[in-house]
Amino acid sequence: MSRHEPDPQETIGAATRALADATAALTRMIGSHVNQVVPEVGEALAASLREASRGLADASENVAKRAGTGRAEERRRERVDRTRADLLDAAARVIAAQSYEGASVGDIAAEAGYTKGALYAHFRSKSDVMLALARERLGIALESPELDLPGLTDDGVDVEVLAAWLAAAREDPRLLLQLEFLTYGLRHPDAAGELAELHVRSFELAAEQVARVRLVQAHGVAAGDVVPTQDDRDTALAIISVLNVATLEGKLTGSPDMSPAAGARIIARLLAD
Amino acid sequence: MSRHEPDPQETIGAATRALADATAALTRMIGSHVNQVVPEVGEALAASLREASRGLADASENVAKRAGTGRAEERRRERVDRTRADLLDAAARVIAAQSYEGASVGDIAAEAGYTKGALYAHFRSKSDVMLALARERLGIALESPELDLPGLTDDGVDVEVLAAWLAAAREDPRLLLQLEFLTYGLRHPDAAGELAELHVRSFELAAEQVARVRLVQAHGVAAGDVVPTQDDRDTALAIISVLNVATLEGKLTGSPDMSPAAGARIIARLLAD
DNA sequence: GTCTATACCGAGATAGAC
DNA sequence: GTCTATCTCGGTATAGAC
Repeated sequence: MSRHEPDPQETIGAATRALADATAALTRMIGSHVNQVVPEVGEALAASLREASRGLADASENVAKRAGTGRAEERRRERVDRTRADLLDAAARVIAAQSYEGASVGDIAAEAGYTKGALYAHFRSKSDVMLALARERLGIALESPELDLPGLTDDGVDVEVLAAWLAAAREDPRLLLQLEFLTYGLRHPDAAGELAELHVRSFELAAEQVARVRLVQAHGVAAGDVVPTQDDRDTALAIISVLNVATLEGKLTGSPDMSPAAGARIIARLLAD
Repeated sequence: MSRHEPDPQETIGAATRALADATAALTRMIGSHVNQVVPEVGEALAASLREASRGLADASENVAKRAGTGRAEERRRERVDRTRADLLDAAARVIAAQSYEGASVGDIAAEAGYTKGALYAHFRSKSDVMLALARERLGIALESPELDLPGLTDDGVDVEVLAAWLAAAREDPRLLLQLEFLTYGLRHPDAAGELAELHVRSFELAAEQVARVRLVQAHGVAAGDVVPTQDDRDTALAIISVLNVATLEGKLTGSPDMSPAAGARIIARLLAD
């Protein structure tokens, strides 16, 4: 083995992941198209691909064991978590595209390259998937907050940059997902409590973000910890609203009055005063 | 007959409507509760009530005919339209409560006091109901626009009054319905065009409303026709966003940061500058 | 126009082989 | 853990009596 060869363990791991992704993509295609023509061929293909994928995954694990890193347990955990993460990712896409009630657990599982049985091994029910998804997404927002707006310079807001960012955000399925979390909470009292808490914490972070930006704009000081004023909180609430509704209204209508540029102007105005 | 007796035709008409409403309400209750205990009793009760309601309606028509108003045709039309209107009203409630995909046509028909068969005599499909509903609601908004905010005085905005109004609006199912129209349009390309147009026209009116308010505040002149500036349009978009999201976020979380008072402050700020 | 009955399908969820 | 097969229920939509 030459010294320039990469770690075989890592190589196989990467190949495993690549094949798993390809399998998922193909399963998705099969689910939506091929089966309508020749179901048995599609199924056989998907099955053999899945088998290959699992085989490679096992090989990867064995290599990991032989390598004696002693962290086989961690690897196994990683693989389990990866399936779960894949399912949640798929759920995010499918639910954003079809709404919670419109999405079926079969759709979600297939989008991830698995079957319903696999999904039910990880989640108790469909609503359990939704809650896990909300925890993950609104939890992520806590570390890298959704209100991470670009184009905020020392002397105001660069409306051009902000507008470009909004134009991209418009295509992001996460926007529809946010709305879905909101309406789901309003319609399912049993989940309302937890979702409310997640929304509140997410909002708090947005408010702090606003407070920070305003401090910089007003006094040129960059503070780490800040206590948002009532005005900052109001502003954050308005920005979140604009982000969610104005953006989507613009996408639906295509009207210049609701374009990303319009959204950027509003946000700039809100942050200015 | 004493001269103080009301028009018998009108009396019977009113009674008919009252009974129809009572029938619908009872059918609703039966659908949700009674059937779980003694299904056959509930069904029989609903059936006989429906019969009575129709019978009274026919009587009303006969009286109308005998009265020789010559507008029997109109009366009939009115009755047909009333069923349709009842179905749409029910659809609004059910879809707001359960989302479009979550609402079943059976639920909608029962909420109106009818059966699925009746609904399908008026609408071709579930999506047809949704589109008709959107036309009606977003069309109504054109005459008495949704952005009919109270508390707008000559020298600013009465935040107290506005907050009280927002607190009431929070419980209004129409808010969730508005969001449903938006997401439905985004998710169903075939309906997107029409929904987009309705949203645009609704927005135009909101913008004019904003322009009018601002003219009064700035110059004390009340103009009938106005041409909204870009700033007015931006403001309208922001207010609509806040109305839809901030209000519902407040309802979900119960946080004082997203209270009706907070929403009122934001709207006041948007209209002020 | 309205109701009852039913065709037909796809949903969520479970059981058991591997 | 994952898949296949299956259960059960409820969905949309239609047919036909009244």
